[in-house]
Amino acid sequence: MTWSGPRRGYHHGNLREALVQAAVTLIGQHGPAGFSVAEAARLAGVSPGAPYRHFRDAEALLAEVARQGFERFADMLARAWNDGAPDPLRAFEALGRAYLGFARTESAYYAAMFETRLVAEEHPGLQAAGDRAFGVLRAATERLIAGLPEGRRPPALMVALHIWSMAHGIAALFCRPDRSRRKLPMAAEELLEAGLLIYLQSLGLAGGGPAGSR
Amino acid sequence: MTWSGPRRGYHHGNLREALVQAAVTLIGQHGPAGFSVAEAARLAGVSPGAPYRHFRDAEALLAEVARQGFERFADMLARAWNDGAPDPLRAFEALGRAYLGFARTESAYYAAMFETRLVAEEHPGLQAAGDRAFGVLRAATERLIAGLPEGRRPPALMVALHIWSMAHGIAALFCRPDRSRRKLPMAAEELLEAGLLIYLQSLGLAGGGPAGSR
DNA sequence: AGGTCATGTGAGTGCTGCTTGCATCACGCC
DNA sequence: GGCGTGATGCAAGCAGCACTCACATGACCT
Repeated sequence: MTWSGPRRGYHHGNLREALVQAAVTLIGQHGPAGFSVAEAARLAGVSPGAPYRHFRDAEALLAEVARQGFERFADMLARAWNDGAPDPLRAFEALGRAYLGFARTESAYYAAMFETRLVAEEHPGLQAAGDRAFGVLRAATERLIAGLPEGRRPPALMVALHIWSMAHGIAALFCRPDRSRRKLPMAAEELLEAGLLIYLQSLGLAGGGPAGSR
Repeated sequence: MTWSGPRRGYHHGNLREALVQAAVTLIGQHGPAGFSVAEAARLAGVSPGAPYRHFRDAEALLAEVARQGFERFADMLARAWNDGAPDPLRAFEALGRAYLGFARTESAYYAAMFETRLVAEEHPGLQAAGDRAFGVLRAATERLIAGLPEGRRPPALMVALHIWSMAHGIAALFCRPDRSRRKLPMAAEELLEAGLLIYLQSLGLAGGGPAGSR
């Protein structure tokens, strides 16, 4: 557990980050409500009071987990989007898959980001990190609809919100651990891709225009 | 079991239901993680140990709240759908508004239903109640797409899942208390309605022009 | 070497919730 | 009506956590 472990001695060396990792582990195991500062300290091999040198309270630690989650999330989405290569539509689908993949594989971060009641305003950096993540999706959306004729181009923000909502809904309903309330006839990724295609087709983007128009 | 009086001396009379109501109140105030059996008992005016005569543990109480929530949810959705009157599309939009409305006004139930880590299989009745709620949406979807020509009719289950996901996503992201992470340029209800129209238009259901024209 | 400061310790406080053995009540049976 | 029995609620004890504070430690700087 000692990362760049120069300090086996009294000082931990990088306790702040170790606590964040401990919190991630605990959240992954017991959900966002099942972690405590004391247990995170225990997991980091440090006394129960030590965390308070780095975080004002439990919520601050949780907020840091969420913040780092948004950063990773933004990175992952940006990597998937890959600046629109090989073509915007394909890249956009990759973005969608990445969204669900994050909810699955980075389950603990996702929980801290979306399944807690953190007030973004109270934790500087959290809001910004969230904005950055959404910004990736929004920029991709803008690029995607850029080719549409002016008159038939819906507001990019609205489209981005629609897509985010659908992705988030699918993630929340079908990609969470033990939250698999319903047996799906298809993989969540396919469900999202199909939904995206139907939606985008209506805008004239996927598969040859709206169904009604031909 | 005497269901008449609220308090008949020593025995509470209907403690089980009183505890559920207390839990709803607490969840509404402090979120799904911020309730405890002890505090529910306090609110119901009994000692901390009493609830355990009626619920095996805190999770069982939470599950009962969720189950009742799904029942209410199903009722509310069915009322909004109103058997497809005055016409399926309009009724379907009412359904969508009802979904968001429930997330808003019955916030505590919604939290118990969707913002906890309950495993449906472990709580008999919960799964069934959830199925009933989804059944309303699914039946409405079937009715909605019934008019489409056979060859261009997508699987009703998939369509229902898409719509549920979008509604749930919008509810989770923009209708939850203090979860208003992002300032919306429009009401959540309008966002959902626009999304529905775009999606359904692609199936050949919602007439009119392309998305931006609303 | 000596001073200084960030960092972790360990004891401690107050609170909250869960558990359990016991008291009390409701009700059927004679 | 009296009584036994099971259901229901009580209260005290116990455990765990958030958070504080005075102090110890050792890293780093001069």
